[in-house]
Amino acid sequence: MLNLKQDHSTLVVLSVLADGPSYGYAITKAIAAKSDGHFKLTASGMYPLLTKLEKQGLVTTSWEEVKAEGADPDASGRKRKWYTLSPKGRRQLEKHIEAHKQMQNLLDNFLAPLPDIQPGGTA
Amino acid sequence: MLNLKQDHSTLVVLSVLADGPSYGYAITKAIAAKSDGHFKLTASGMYPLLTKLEKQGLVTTSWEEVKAEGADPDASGRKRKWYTLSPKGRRQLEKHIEAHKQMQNLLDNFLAPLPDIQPGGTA
DNA sequence: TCAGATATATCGAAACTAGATATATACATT
DNA sequence: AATGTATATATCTAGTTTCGATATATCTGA
Repeated sequence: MLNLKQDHSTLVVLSVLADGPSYGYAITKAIAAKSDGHFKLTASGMYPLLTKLEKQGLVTTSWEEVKAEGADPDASGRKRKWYTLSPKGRRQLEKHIEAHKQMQNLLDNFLAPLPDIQPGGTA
Repeated sequence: MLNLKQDHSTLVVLSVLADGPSYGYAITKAIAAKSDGHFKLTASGMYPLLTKLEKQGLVTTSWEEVKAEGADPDASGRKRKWYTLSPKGRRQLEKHIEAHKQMQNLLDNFLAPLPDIQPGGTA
């Protein structure tokens, strides 16, 4: 299980939202599913990040009430906060992807196969 | 110019040391050179990291005096602290590389091309 | 009724970041 | 001889990030 750092978290959350609006808990589940259970972004990482994305204008938000079946229509149920990727957010995602690819390319310069240690030498 | 975070710094520094022993200042220059000037790992990031690697037993160290040409052999000149990758450090580097590759593979699940926004629809 | 899942959100101690600062030697130019 | 730049190691510190723990509340199924 790999905990995601901020850069990766941002990339992954924006990517999930590019598939359509979602909400915190569902995004957490989507990330786990899409990463075969390897990525972990818990509530304490998710909600501050979503708040930050909202402040940056990368997502827009709206609250929706989750009605229980057969519940009193006037009763207040559990609430969901939906997040929708904004046009600015989509552009930002594309920038993040580009930056990520550049980082990968540069890191490749350092990941050349290690020369084997040959206890017997090359003779 | 991209500032390297700890994970990437560790990977890159161990990678440079896999090419042979080096010292802080030279590692800084090697990283800049190998990354076409894109990666920046400054002194305030480098030395605490090297100290940490030493404490973890991933590198061994030794001091060497840098003699000025024609200098008094008894005079104390500038000193260099050399870092050598230990067998444990080499194994750790290989683990880091594997982890990095796994991370890349998992992130690829989130980097599928974005569906284009088609103002005119698909018709 | 009770446990586990759903759902959002903050707290706080620890770790990390990165510019600034400190110290000192070496070298090139004027 | 003085000045500036490069070499070389290292810490300080204010700000940011991390992440397990905590808080609150609803929903679902046994």
